[in-house]
Amino acid sequence: MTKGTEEIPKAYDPSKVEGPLYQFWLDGGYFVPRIEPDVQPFCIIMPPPNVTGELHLGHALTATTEDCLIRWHRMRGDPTLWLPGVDHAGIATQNVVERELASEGISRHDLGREKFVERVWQWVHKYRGVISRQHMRLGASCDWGREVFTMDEGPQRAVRTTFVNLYRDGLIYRGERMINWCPRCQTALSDLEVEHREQSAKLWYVRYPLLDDAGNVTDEYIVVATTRPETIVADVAVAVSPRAERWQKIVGRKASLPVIERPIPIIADDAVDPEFGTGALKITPGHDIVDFEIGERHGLPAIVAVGPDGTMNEEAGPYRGMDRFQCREVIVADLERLGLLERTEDYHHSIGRCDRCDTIVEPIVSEQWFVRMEPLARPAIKAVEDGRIQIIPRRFARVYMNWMENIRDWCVSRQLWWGHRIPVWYCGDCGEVTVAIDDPSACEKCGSGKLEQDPDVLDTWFSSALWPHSTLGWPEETDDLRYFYPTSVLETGYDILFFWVARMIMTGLYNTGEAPFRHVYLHGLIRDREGRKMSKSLGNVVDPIEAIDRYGSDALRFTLATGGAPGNDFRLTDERLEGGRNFANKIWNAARFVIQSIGDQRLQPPDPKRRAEMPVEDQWIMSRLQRLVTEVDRLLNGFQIGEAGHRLHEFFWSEYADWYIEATKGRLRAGEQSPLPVLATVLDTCLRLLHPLMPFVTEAVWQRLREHLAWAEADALVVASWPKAQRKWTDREAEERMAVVMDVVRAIRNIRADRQVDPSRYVEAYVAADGARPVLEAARAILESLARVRPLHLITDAAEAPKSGVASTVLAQAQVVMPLAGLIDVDGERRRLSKQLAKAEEDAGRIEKKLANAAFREKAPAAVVAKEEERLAAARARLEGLRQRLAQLE
RNA sequence: GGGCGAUUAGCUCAGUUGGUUAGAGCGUCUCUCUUACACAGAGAAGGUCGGAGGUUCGAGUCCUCCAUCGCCCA
Repeated sequence: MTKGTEEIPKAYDPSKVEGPLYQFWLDGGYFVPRIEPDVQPFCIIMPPPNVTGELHLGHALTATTEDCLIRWHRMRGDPTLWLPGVDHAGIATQNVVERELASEGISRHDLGREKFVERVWQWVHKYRGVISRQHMRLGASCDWGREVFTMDEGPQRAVRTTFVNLYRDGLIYRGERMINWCPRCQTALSDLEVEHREQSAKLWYVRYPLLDDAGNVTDEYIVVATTRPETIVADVAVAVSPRAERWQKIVGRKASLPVIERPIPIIADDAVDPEFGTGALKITPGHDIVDFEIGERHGLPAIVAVGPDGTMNEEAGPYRGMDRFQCREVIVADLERLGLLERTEDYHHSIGRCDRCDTIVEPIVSEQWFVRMEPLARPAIKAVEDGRIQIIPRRFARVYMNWMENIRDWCVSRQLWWGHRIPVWYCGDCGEVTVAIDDPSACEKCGSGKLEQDPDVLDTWFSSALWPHSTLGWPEETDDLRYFYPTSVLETGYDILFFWVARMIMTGLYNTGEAPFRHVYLHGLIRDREGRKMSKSLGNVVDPIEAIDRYGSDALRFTLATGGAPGNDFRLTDERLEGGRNFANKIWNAARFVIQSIGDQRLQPPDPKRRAEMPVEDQWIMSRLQRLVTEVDRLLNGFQIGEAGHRLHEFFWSEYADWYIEATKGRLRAGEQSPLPVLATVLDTCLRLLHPLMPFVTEAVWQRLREHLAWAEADALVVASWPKAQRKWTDREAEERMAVVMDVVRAIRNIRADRQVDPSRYVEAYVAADGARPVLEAARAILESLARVRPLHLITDAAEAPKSGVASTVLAQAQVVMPLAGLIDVDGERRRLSKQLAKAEEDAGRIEKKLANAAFREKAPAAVVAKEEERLAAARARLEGLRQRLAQLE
């Protein structure tokens, strides 16, 4: 054993390799792009994870996919920038810090706004590095020097600039609208932040007594069905469908609001579904979007009876101060006591909950800031329609269009303290509203200094929407912005297509006039073994860092990248991670063998001009390698990263390791040096191709390999050049010849296993072939070593082989006959040959039928027909041989 | 209510312009510690591609309908 081998451990240990290698890359400055004005750069802006969070598997998939694209382009020689970032995550971060305060027994109100925000900043500084460190464990090759936080000065300015521009263009307005209110977070939410869930509930049928002309209660009543009796206190009317005959005569009269005893009108409106409940609807414009619209049509007031914390306010009269759900129970009891509850039904309906804290959202009318979306959506639709932006997988383009075409105004104000403060000031003297990028010192109109800034902050996604250009310096005309914008690819999970991707396209176009990226690549969600979404409450979350500790970063990356198809969800299990780890170990060990075999030589690449002199296995693997390079390129160009990974796995393991390396062992043992350039070239090329997916193990191995390669052009694999397919090595005939050799080896191995021949024992074999005989003759050495046969008799006619006490297999191009002394088993032999015969007959029959079809010959492409004819010939040759053998057995 | 996806080997999933005998990983069975690797090697078993029609010389792949499950939007 050479000295070299002793230095290479027998098993790949990622924990020893990954940390130092990442530092090596950082020290080399390999992740920092050089700006070459005449060269088209490749750029990805990373989706910014939440500053107080930890990386989950979704982030790990994002990082893996993006790093793969980034490393690939870097190796191709493109100026490549992967820009990392962190999000301030308004509600989530505020919640975390408030929870910490609560454990100290104080609330944010005890601290006051300024002190509280300071406290959040402390928290941010403490945890901001966690995410970056975790990304480094994943091998993420981003340019850390350009990292941006959404609350940095640059993005702050971008947010204000955008707000002011939108305001001046009339695309941002303040108004009283129906919004979603979370009583726990005590802020308004956008429609997207509300999660609707089916839930079983009750439908209460309540009698509203009718009043006579003098305003006195009569015996008559109208019955209204409601799921929310607590909102009765805020009712302003009863509406019936104009199509419901039975109610027409009471339209225009008044009813007495139960419990509250306020007179309310009975109106007719088309929005009322005559089929629902009794066909009559209580109208509560303050707490229901449909009712709000009906109320507007009829000039009715909107009463809000639920306060910001979910308790009933003074509008609720006797119920004031009660929690909204407690109020529901009490009011139902009261209605029952008053004889106004007609009946109760079980009912299923969908209820909105805050996607941050799961609290049931209260729809209330409130004054908030809104972005007018329709004018922004139009160019965004066009950008996808005309292909300036391509969404992958394509089906999501329709989802995008559907949402864009039915877009609604975006409520952007949040009643939080942590976030981008709305750049609007109100004058204490004249009431003028000043909207400005820089803090104003005096009122624009009256010059008063009594200015009060709007207390609200913006939705976190408002700053995220500017991310591709704000991170590059916008609104400043920076070098980065000029060079890297528009970016190349935006990669993220399909679950934030509307939240983030769609809005980035809209604001990108609005602010810069250009679509922010050319491709949108959406990946699926990672689920647990049972297919459930991973969540903290289920306790089924796999921590990527823990997975790296157990299996290695490359194992996790390979598993994530090859686990499923683009845009599809997939299930992660330990078994799959083991598969990734095993592959890394396979690469390590194959390399270990090659490096050991090279010794201290420095190799020149194999010369394609001397291809004809090379053994068939060398020609074969070099040809297969070119095919692999072409395929991987094609797949990566089509964002088929997982499929590229599968091909690489398949080639490396099943062709290079299982066949080629095994085939070279005989020559190497005999002291021949000729396989070394090929072994090294294939290994080198595979390491390059695999590097984007598995950066650590490939770099670790390459660092040991490069000193032996005369052609190694770089200090590190991370910046080594991406392989190009070399046509000169493509050799279809060599591939076919090797296929025959492999078939013969498999046939012999099959017989050996079938007859339980000791695997280490050499046995005698006859291989009869006519046309393929020279091929087999040339491959005699590898036939002997791979199949463990000796002596090997290569003959032309199977009749020359022994006839009794043999086991045999008939291939299209060769027959294998093995004398197995002491293992005579005529019945067994008849069985195996009959089985082969049945199969060959089936094959031949099917192809004959196909070729007998005139329509097939006429309409199928000539190449397809020729191929079928070839196959038929092969099947017939096999049939012929099998019949002869069977006849001899009789 | 509208839209999308899934349904392929025991399990998890690939299968992108329709064209060999439908593949992989894991698992199962048999054998082997043969000096790169037992995180391995060799061999084997295992599928009427959810169902029914249709288009086509040819369908896992395209069209229609149906079933089951899941997701998104309203």
